Amino acid sequence: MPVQIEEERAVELAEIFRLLGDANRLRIAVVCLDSPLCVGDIAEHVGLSASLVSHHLRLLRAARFVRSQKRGKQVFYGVTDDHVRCVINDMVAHVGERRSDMEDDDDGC
Amino acid sequence: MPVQIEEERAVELAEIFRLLGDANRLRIAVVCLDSPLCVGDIAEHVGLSASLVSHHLRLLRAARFVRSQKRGKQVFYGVTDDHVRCVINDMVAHVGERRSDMEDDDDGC
DNA sequence: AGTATATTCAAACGCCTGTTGAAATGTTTA
DNA sequence: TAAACATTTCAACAGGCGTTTGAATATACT
Repeated sequence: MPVQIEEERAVELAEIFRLLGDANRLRIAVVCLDSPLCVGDIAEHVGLSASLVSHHLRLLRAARFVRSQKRGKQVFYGVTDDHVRCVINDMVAHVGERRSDMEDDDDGC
Repeated sequence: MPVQIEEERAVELAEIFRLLGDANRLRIAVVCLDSPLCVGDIAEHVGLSASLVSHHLRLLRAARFVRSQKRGKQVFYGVTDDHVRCVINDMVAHVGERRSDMEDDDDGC
């Protein structure tokens, strides 16, 4: 009997994966990985308008990928928990795995 | 200086995340997590047509999320590497983290 | 041949999502 | 108070995409 997840939870999970399915949003998340940055700096790093970055950050924050801290005029965004780090790192590792096993064996079912 | 990833790699990563951003496709991936299943069984478990499941499986296979093994009439699909497992597990853990830290501190920027 | 399983193909269907730019909010400084 | 800076919100545009379906095809068993 294979691992099952409820339809409801699948939808919830998928929504979060989809959130990282946009290149700009992913880059925004990545630049916040180690130390929090303010919106302006993030915008500069990823080459997008502050407005757009703010918009994406709201989505990321809603999914608790990032957390905001107000400091005077600026708002700093940083990655919340280590699971997010792991997810991104594991996915990087997955993509990095090339040409190590490109042929399918025919047994072992 | 924050962690940067090249635009190109960001696009590549985002595409893969987006792949798991569909509830049906995610459930298909999940049921293949521990032991390989044939298309018919997968279709039955997730409640979709074999045609649709096959279509999704092709996408998952293209991203090397799953690997196929032919066995007579049937084709078995199983999750390829452990990174995929980790990604999903970490994401589950992330979503599962509720009400443990809901308040934002104001220092540490 | 006939049955079962999986894949492909074309088409349809619906609906979203990222992006922009201007205006508004809030905060600091002069 | 007024001006300057940083961020957020809002409305609207643009452009396409992505899943799903069903029939047809292919491959392998009996």
